[in-house]
Amino acid sequence: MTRWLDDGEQRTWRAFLAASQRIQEELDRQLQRDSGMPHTYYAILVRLSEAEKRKMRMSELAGSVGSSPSRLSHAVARLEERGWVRREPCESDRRVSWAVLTDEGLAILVSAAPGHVEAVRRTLFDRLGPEQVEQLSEICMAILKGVEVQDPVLRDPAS
Amino acid sequence: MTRWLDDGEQRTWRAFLAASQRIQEELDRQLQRDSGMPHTYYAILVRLSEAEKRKMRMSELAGSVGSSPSRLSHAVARLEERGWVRREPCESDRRVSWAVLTDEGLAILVSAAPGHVEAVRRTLFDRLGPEQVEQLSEICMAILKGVEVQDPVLRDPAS
DNA sequence: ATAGGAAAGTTGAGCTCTCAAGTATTGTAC
DNA sequence: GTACAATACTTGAGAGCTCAACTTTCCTAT
Repeated sequence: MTRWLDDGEQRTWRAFLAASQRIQEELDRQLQRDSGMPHTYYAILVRLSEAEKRKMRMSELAGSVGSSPSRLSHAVARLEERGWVRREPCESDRRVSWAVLTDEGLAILVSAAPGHVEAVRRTLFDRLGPEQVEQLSEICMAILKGVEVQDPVLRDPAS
Repeated sequence: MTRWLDDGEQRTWRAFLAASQRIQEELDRQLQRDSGMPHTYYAILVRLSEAEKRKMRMSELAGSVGSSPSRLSHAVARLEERGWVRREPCESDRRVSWAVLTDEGLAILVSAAPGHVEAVRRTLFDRLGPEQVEQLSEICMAILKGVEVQDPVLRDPAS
């Protein structure tokens, strides 16, 4: 027998959908308008910029941004066309390829970041109190528990 | 000067992104696999099923599911092809068209709902305590404050 | 009455995402 | 050492989404 959602759960669920949808769209729109890229591309550039020597294996990178191998491959192909990322073969294992953030890619990221952070503050943090931020963090970590998330920022001790 | 995110905010932000992304994808995959439709189509069918006489104006429906007019128009065109929704002209205002949920559409919705609710429980509610559900609700309402949300479920008094 | 603008929808092109299938390389078992 | 499977990644087709442009109908001000 299906355990349907009660009224409170229904409200919470729809509020969650609407809120996350709104934030996604707002960020996508802002980045597309101001920097000409979707949020997923921005995330790729960010991860690369944080990596050792600004390079990561495709599979690593995919895990880190939570993308399928296919999606990442397509995305990196586009980023490569723009000259923001470059692919390099791996010597030790010829199956893997490195994605390397170029100087141009880094420059774009640097120019895009302030507006993006501003949008994140405006749509999320400015609307919440400190205790709500803490609660949201724990809620999201609970949602992610047991799911393999490769983002190093989410994997360290200090819960 | 840009106010960058501190470590805690950074963690919260990435956790939020990963969590909402995971839930979106899980639901989309489940619905696509089990019922052959994306989550956005499901949401449309739900709103129509709740409406008076199972019909809504396109603009109403768009506001209710948080979609652009364009997206909704495309989506309803696909739903019409499948016979799940039908368009009817409006007598009193010939600019508007009604989207009407057909019997077939309702049947599909009824068959899809249990699996969908199950997925919602599995990915969200089963992972949170009751107080976290309450917190999440308030957080999402705060994020949505000042944003025009047309979902009637989110617009009644009991905050 | 009528012109100008607003509102409701639609359409098409370009882009991203998904899914399934495919290639190439590496690891493993006998 | 040679099949067989697993891994890493790519590719192509189909589908949905976005954005800008467009049509039609209604409203409003003069």
